[in-house]
Amino acid sequence: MEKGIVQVFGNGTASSEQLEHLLESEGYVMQQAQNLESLQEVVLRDRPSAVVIDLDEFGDSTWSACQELKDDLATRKAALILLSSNDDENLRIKGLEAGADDFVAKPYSPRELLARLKAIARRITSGDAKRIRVKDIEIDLDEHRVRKAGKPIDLTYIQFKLLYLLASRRNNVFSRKEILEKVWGKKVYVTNRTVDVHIKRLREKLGEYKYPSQYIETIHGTGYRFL
Amino acid sequence: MEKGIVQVFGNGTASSEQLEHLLESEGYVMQQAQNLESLQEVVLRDRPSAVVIDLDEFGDSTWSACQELKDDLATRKAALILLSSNDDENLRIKGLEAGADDFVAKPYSPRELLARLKAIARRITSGDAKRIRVKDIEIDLDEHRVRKAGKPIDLTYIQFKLLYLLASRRNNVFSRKEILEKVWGKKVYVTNRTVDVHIKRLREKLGEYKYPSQYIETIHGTGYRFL
DNA sequence: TTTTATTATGCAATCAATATGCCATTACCC
DNA sequence: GGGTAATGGCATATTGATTGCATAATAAAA
Repeated sequence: MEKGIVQVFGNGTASSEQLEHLLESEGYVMQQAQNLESLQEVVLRDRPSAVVIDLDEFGDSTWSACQELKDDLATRKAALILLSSNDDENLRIKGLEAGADDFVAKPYSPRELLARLKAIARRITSGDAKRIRVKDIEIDLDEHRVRKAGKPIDLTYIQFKLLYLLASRRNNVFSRKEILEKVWGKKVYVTNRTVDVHIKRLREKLGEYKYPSQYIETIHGTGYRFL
Repeated sequence: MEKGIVQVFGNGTASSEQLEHLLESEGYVMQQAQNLESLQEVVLRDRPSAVVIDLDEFGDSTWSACQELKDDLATRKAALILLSSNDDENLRIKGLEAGADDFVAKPYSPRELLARLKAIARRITSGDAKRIRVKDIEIDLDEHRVRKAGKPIDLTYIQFKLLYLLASRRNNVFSRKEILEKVWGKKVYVTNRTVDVHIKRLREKLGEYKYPSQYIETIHGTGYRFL
């Protein structure tokens, strides 16, 4: 998660409005939802990078919701934060053990919640090497340079970020949404098609011509992966 | 971090003794340290998987310590938790922004601290791929890839979700209705027959040919189950 | 055994996702 | 400001996946 959608399950309050403003100023988009029943549906559609659930409102059904979030391929990586005005230790532990990344007591400070969200995000995205070598491709983050078989390849800014992202986790499949968030960041104003276009250009520069792809593989219905 | 050393910077208290016992019962080893000055040294030697720093004792020198921890390759992945009896919002935010993964108020519950430690650990370790393994089938969620006896099997999006669902709860019988809900989402209108078709193709790709099924069993009148 | 219900499967139509040429727009650099 | 490179994304072609009918096979019930 870099930037993205934050899905909040709970009613609007003064705090949540403040939170929304804060999130927006940081490039997130916040959405509210009134019931957990539609969780699967909403979450499947929007693929939020973080989900906040208010235990006060949803009570025990929250637990099964946590389970669903963790089980679903689309959301298993989303940051999950629980809110509750019940400050009971056992409840907090239960929440954390149910898979939540954090548990915040109400009334909460929107600024703190945001800070916690970012702390989780740091962890999710951590792991960045300065230099990556894959097959005959060499990527140097500091020099901002890419070589293929020793010969420099001229990549544009976006192409470089894209390649670096894909190559940083070889074999990992990145959805277009993930790519958009990590390469473009912030509120994304560009469409999925744009990702395709940049992949195409990147492939060209890497010298892809034959099928199957030597470097960047398309996973139909899912995304791309660097081989 | 799976299990490992937890380095605690702060004095022994009743809580910290309890914490030590808890950690030990979970397979961690706890070490206490009295001063931050030797932090780098201590931490370089022991490579703890988690570091807990008590702000009450170390005050402002904590910030530079956080920085050091984050800068050092050996420790930048360690979970970092700050403790403080000062429950000020700004302090908490400062801590989180300084790179801490969590901020816990004193007096703290050792059990909760452990739960928080584990929650962070989940995020850190989720770097190495999540896998389900059943018989000679291996499902890798991040790579979105399935292997049978080590050899990759190409599954389409739906096939992958279907397999993941069935395999995630082995021996559980899934009705077609359940399958439709989990794979297609709650309000998609495809028929039961469609499920059959996808099961068929999945079986093909898994190399099912003989009877009885080796992987996916049909429960007549009920649904399917992964053996 | 016969009947009925359920499941398996080949196949064609439909639908969806991706690749790519092309051009408008924007950013960058002398 | 003019020229050049980079970006965004539409439109279209292409490729790939999904759906469900029709029919066969199988299991359960009578």
